[in-house]
Order: sequence, then structure tokens, then C-alpha cells
Amino acid sequence: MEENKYCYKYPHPAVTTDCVIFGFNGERLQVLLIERGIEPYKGKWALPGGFLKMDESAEECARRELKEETGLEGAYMEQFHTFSSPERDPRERVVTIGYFALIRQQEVKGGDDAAAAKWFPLDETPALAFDHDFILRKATQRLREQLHFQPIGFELLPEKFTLKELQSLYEAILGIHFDRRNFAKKMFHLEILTDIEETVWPTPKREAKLYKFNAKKYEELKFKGFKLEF
Amino acid sequence: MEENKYCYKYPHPAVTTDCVIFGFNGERLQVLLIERGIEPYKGKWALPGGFLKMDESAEECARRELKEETGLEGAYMEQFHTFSSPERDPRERVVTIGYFALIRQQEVKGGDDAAAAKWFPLDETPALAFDHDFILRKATQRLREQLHFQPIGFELLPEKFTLKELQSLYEAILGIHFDRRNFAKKMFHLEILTDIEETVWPTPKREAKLYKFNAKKYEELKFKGFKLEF
DNA sequence: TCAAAAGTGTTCTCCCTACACCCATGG
DNA sequence: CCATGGGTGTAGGGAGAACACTTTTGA
Repeated sequence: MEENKYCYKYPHPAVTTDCVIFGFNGERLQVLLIERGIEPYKGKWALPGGFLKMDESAEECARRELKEETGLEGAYMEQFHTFSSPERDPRERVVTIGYFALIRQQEVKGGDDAAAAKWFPLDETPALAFDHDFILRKATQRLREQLHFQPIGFELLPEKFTLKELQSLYEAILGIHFDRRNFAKKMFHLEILTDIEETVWPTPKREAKLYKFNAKKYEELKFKGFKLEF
Repeated sequence: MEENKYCYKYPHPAVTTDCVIFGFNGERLQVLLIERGIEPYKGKWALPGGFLKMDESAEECARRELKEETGLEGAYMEQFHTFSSPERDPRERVVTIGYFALIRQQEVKGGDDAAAAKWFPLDETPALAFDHDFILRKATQRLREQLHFQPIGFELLPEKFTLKELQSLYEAILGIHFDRRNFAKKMFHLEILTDIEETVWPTPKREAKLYKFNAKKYEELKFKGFKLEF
């Protein structure tokens, strides 16, 4: 028999990683989904994911997936939860380790499997295969939580951006609206923005300043967090 | 052959859960470790853990472990990270899902495996088996993070407690010192304490008021978090 | 009477919030 | 000249931080 040649004394679940790939189109938060070409759930949309190889860590596996779908390497990735309900896959027992990635949507040219991949606004996703709706909700929730305490988010913006774009991103992730002036004040106060003395014309009305983020300060805040309450 | 009767087309890692069980002795944060009776790492201290059964979720598995070690059910448990380095177990590829539990140390009578279990102050743990030092650090870090944003911690205290005990707990977890008056003010302001009009004599010097926590407010804060920055 | 533990209140500062005006451009 | 979008400043309130005195008891 060529089949079933990997044998163990006790039953082992299969282990996969699933990637929630977030992007931002300047207006709304989006997620990259792929259309399944095989059963089960053939034709349904799902999160990109794949089986863990025996010589790679889960993060390596997730990065491999990310590269296959988007061509990107070195993006921000974070493990957020592992899903292990015995019924989550109808074929066999599958435990999946969930990662989310934050990428600049405009840098995605389309990876190997790109034919079946598509961006969906986060609030307009179709019903997903397996328990991927649940996984997606959990990832979104985690992203929101992180945003309160860490300067996550720049990973989703182009290198140079306007204050308005940054604010739109925060508003899109958190689903709330900020006062322009107060938002700017807070960002300047955190000192994570560098005024690069360039401008663009995002609208025909008036030019807007461009910023980069201050990588040093950014990493520092990422490490110690925004708000050391207490 | 009786051995190796579970066979798969592709290699599968083994999956375990490991439990970081935190307790508080009124003074210091402690962690429950067990002494390994078998190779590898025989005689070394390790986190309690075990293999995932095919019909249980990871959380069920972790709760089963907790019960075996402490006799406790229904404790606060939270998944914090999954560890998947290919070299983390010398026997075979093992992916472990890490949970931490917060329990009232005084309620532990000692479970089935209690003979080999022992509490260690968090800053006096011996070198642990496998990558359990790393796992423990990660759990501690997560506990600290959580404490800033959620009213975690009451799970570690007896039902009735003094303000000083609560403060000591926070100080033990975060490793910093608070001003008594400001700490009390903050707690009262959060409205999670109920004055139960009882007193104790924690020291021979003077009596102290006892409090319970306000479960309703507690759950509410747990849900929405302390600090909705922005 | 002194040391140790616990209970309580005030002031100052800083940050967050709410809010309004000016300027530049294209139509 | 007016509508739109972007840039900037100020006044008020609330929460955190610093800080000191009183009470009780055992030694």
C-alpha cells in the first residue's frame, strides 16, 4: 500500500495554519479569501491555509501560505488563536493555528494561487467554508484589541500616507469615528509620525501633507505598549 | 503488530496542551509544576500537560489536565499561544497549545498526580523540561498584558479579601508598587468591589475590611475592557 | 509611648474632549 | 463666491499621581 504510510501508536490530528490576510484600500478594511476548488465546501470561499510540514514551525507555514497567495514575504504576522473543535473539518480531525497578516494591499501582485483569490470588505464577506467565519471574527476582534494598545496599523498603509488615510484606517478597524483634530493631536503626541515635507493632492480641493512613521518610536511603543495603565 | 496502528497518508504531528497554572499565596505569584517521572527529561520539572484526545477540544483537554493536577473544575482558563518549533520535543514532532489557568491556591487539595506536583514562586522556578521555560515566560507576559485591560485577578484571590491582598496580587503580577490610596481609589472607581461589612485581623495591629467583587460589574468590564483608548 | 497597619482626602497636572475658524482650490 | 477639504488652537473637565494625618493595637 502506498497510502497511509505514516503510522503512530496513538491517533494524531492533522495540523494546519489558516491565515487571515488583512488589507486596506484607503477606505475599508478588507480580507483576502480564496475559492475552494475541491470538496468539501467546493466553490465556497475560505481563508488561505495549509498543512503544517514536519520540518517547519507554524509561523513558517503561515508565511509560506502568505507568500503563495500574495507573493509577499516579511509582512507583519501574528498568531492569534488555535481552533480545535473535533467537528471543525468533516474529513478528519484537524487542528488549525490561526494567524493574521497585515499587508499593503497595493503591493500584492497576485501569487501562484491568485486566480481564485479575492479581496472582500470585512463587512461583506460571503458565508465561509468550515468554521472560517468564526476564525475571521476572532481575528478581527484580536486586531481591534491590539490596535488599542500597540501601534499596529502602519503595516496596512503605504509607506507615505496622509493623516486622513491613517485616521480612516483606524476608523475602519474600530468601526468608530474620531474628531480629526484630536486624532492628529494624539498621533503627534505619540511621536510616531515623521513629517517628510512632501504633499499630495488626495482630492482636487487641497493638498495634504505626507507622513512616514518613525520606525524607532514605533518599535519602542510596540514593545512597551501604548498605555501602561496602573 | 499492535504498535503504530493509526496511519495517515501524510505525516501528522502529535498535539498536546500544556497548562500554566497560576496561584497566589497572598504574597507572591506561584506556578504549579510537576516532576517528570519518565524520560525524556526524567526528574526535571515541567508544566502539566497531555495529549489531545480525538474527541475533545483543546480547552477540554486543558481542563482535564487541570482537574487531574488540582481537582478543580470551572476555573478561569485562557488559551495564550501555540508552540510549534520542530525541535521542541526530542521524541517526535509535538505541537502544544498553551493555556493558563488562574486558581485559588487554597482550594487545591491535590489531584491524582499530586505527589509529584509542587508550587513554585514565579521568580524561583527551576530550569524546566522541553521549552517550558519559554512557554512559562510567554504565559506570564500574557497574564501581565491582560491585567492592564481586564479585571483578571480575582480568580486568584479567596472569595473575601482585603484591599491589601488585592493590591499585593496586582503588585506581584506586574512587579511594581502602587500607592495604597490611589490603588483603592481606582478600584472603588471601577465599582468592582462590594463592601461586605466584615472585617478580619490580617495582622495583629489592626482590623481590615473585607470585600467581595461585584460579579455583574466584573463581567461587564471583562467584556468591554478597562480602557477603550480612543 | 512607639512602631506598624489601615483608613481616608486634597491638590496639581496632564490628557482627553468638545468645539470653531481660517485658508486654498476648483467649479 | 461658494462648497469642499485640510490645517490649526483653546477652554473645560476628569482621572491619575503625589502626598500626610489619624486611629488602633501590641509590645
